[in-house]
Amino acid sequence: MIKRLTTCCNSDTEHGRNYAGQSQQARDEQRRQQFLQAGLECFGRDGFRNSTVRSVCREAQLTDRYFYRAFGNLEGLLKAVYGQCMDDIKRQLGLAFQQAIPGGDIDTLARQGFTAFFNAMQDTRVARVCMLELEGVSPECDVYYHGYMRDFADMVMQLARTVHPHWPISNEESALLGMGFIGAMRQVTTYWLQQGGRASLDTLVNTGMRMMMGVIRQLEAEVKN
Amino acid sequence: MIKRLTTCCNSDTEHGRNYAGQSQQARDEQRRQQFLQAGLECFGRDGFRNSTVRSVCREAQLTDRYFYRAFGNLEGLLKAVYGQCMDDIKRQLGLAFQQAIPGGDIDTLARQGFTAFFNAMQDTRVARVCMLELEGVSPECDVYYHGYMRDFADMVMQLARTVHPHWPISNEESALLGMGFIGAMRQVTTYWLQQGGRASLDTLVNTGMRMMMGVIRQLEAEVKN
DNA sequence: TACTTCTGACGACATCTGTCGTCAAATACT
DNA sequence: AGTATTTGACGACAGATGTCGTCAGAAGTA
Repeated sequence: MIKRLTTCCNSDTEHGRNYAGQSQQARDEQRRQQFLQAGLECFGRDGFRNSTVRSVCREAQLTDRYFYRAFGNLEGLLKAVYGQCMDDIKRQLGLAFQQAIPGGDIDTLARQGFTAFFNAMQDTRVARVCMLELEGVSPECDVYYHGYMRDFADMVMQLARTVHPHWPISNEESALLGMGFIGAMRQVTTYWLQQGGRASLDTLVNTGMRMMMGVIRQLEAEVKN
Repeated sequence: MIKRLTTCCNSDTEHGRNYAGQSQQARDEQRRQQFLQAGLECFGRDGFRNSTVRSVCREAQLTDRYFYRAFGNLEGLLKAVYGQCMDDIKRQLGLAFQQAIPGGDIDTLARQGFTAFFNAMQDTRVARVCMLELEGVSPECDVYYHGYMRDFADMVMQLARTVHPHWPISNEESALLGMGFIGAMRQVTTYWLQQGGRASLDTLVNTGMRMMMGVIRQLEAEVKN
């Protein structure tokens, strides 16, 4: 006699009974979080290229079956981990800015932003994943990466624009300048990582401030001429 | 009867007879150049991670035996290609600076430097290898990479120092600032690459100039206070 | 011409990795 | 209690890759 087909084939948003006191969704989410955590650990410690599905699963203490269900492949997990870290940084930057909007000058505003940023970078796993691991993995990753970079560049230029709303600069040049700025922070961070975290948080923030205020001074000078 | 041992076991600086009208050294050098060229082609087109010993050898139209003799492994070739490209850029920057030393102001000096740099980047293979491919491959590559970065950062800060020889800034902070600067150029270049080379050379140079002059203005302001 | 060295093509081997299937035990449902 | 689902461990398989050895033919040398 032929067994009847199982009623539950795909595990997307399908129902699924409870197990170990948790719903299907809750278990899926739990595992997803375990993988994200393990991904941050592996990618941040060994790098994406030295990580494997097996190593991530070992770290997550889960079987590869769930891995493939949840992320498809390593690249999927990498993007997910990166996105989570970057969104977190974005949120913290937003908080830092919001906290100082009323009447604060650009100087303290920027300083708070840099402090938030370099604070997030103190977790070297996050720093490595956000600054180093995504670029060059694949064209899709590059697009994903540059999307975030663009967001941050826009954020910076918007901040600069609060000083003088009408900079004499085209959108293209503004984007490039913002990009350059983000790249500067990236390089400072990776250098700091490479040196084993020798420089202090203050020094890093100061470097960021110098570049930020420098750009603003430059644009101010261009307005005057 | 046992054959006598070959007199030529290692191929370092050992003798070797002529072949096809060329000395041993000349043939070795010729092959080395073919591999360097092929490496630039493969790494610059497909990226290091998508290149293999086989693909490089196919591109070079040489057998893997010579590859292993000359470079040991792919990473060896990558470093060699990177070093060659970076040395070339260094040389061109040196020329650009030398050409304008007598009495020229910092503005034109910097502009010439940026023009030389972004001109070199017009070859997207060079741009990709120099900006993207080395970082994160291995700890040794990272050290190699940061050595060059440090050189460039020093070069920039030395240039900035010609405006005012005594900046009130520590060596550590100077290094970080220079690094940030280099990172800015890196990010601008990779963004430009990602966009398919949309922005013009002028726009790129202008962005570099803005950042450079900005930093100088900032340091000037710090001196005055 | 006979012998040695150099060259290029080719295959062999081990390893790593992604990916999937199987199976028994744990858990839930009826 | 008996059946169905979920879970985790494990092995299998194919493909890619680094690496090395062999072998026949080309090029030089005595």
